[in-house]
Amino acid sequence: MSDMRLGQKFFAQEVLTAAPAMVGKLLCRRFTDGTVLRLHITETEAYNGEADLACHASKGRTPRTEIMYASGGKVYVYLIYGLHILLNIVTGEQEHPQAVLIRCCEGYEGPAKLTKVLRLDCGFYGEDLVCSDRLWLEDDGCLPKIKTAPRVGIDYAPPLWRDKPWRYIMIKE
DNA sequence: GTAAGGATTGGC
DNA sequence: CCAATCCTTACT
Repeated sequence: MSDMRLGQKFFAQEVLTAAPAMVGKLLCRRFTDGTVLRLHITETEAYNGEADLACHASKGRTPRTEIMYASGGKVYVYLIYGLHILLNIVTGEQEHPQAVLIRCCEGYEGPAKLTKVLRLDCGFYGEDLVCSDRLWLEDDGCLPKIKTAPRVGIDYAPPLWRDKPWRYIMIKE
């Protein structure tokens, strides 16, 4: 059913709405051999604009953060610690830099483990989830209970931003 | 040009 | 606890 696929309207939501809404959705990846992997997203984090000092966009518009200024639905991937690729999904309207970090999926705890399994690399920077044939989101009707927590790995940010409850975790039943 | 540091992970 | 490993950003 193609109408399970999430479209522009979903990604155009503000990040504080989109990040919890992505928990429970299916992250879908079609590999070059044609096989498709579908994983329920179990944990996300919101990075919210230039004012958010934990968000990469707080450094302003740079070659790396440029994609966050695009309209929602684009992929923001980057190399961290020279070792790991992390997957983010841009949300909101154009010129409103924000993104959702996909931290965990069912069976894959950890943002770098996830991108390894999905075989995502820097070539996915800017990928459009609305029309891509190798990466997209689907809604299978799953409506999980969610709890919030502070974001991980941002000790460099001042408390005002470090302590924001912008991490969204699926509650296991 | 140079330097510092990171939205992590796995091993000791 | 700490190393791995390299790109991005800031500053000279």
